[in-house]
Amino acid sequence: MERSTRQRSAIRQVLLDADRPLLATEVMDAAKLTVPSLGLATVYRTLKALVAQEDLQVVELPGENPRFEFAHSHHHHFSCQHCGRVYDIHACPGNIALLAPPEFVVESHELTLYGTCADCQEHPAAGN
Amino acid sequence: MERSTRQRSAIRQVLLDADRPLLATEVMDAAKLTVPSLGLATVYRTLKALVAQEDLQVVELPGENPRFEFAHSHHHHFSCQHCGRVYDIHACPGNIALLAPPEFVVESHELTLYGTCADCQEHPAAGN
DNA sequence: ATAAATGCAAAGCTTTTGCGGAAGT
DNA sequence: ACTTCCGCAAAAGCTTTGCATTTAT
Repeated sequence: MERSTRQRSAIRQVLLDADRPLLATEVMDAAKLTVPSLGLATVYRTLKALVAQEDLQVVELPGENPRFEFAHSHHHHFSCQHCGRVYDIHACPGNIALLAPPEFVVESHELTLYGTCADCQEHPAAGN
Repeated sequence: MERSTRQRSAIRQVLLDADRPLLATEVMDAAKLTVPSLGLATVYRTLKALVAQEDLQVVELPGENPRFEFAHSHHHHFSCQHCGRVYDIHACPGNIALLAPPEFVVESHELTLYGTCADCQEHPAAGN
């Protein structure tokens, strides 16, 4: 990640504009609007590099492909079972470490909520 | 899943004997001790069927292949960053639904702790 | 005897890698 | 100019699927 290229700027910008974690293909599609020639390999290479330097965070949900978002203050995720979107939850139960047996050292944790988002609550037929 | 076969019994038994979620390949290796001719496709087909009928639960951790365990009372997981083992945690913070915005309906949740297990605490050089 | 289940090998998908050409510094 | 980076296409790794054979009922 030594040089600044149109591809990298586009990929960064897509992720900065999003308020939720994106799939590699979502990043690809959005960034292609800016750089039509963009290849999927470049997207993956860039995402990997951004994760390596801890700019990006990976969000993995069961049965789904990994999503990516810019690392920001500690937060969790809400996955809507109707529209498939994943939202950030800016809250944390805290005291999580107490759940593990006393001999276990807890360094971090991850929490995912599943349910129906506000949108799908209002428009039951939409999304998906 | 209409018939009882040696392969299915072996696979079931392996998962019943384990006290932690297992990778498909771990199931394969262990079940092969009982049914040497066992093929990986059969393992996947059986796991899929057991998950479909909700006997098994899938445990997915970021960057790792899915693990499988018999569904039992609500619990969470602890992933040891040293030895890679995944443990069951029989505790839950509760009140999780309050973390989501009020318009969101929370139906379930999943929590994973990361850190060092008791074993790796004692034998820092082991595992991995 | 009949149909489901197995094992093998081929196909599918997402992600990674190799390489010649393009482009940033 | 010198390297890094890109895009393409091939490869890799896990999971699924097709098909002929085996096997439970």
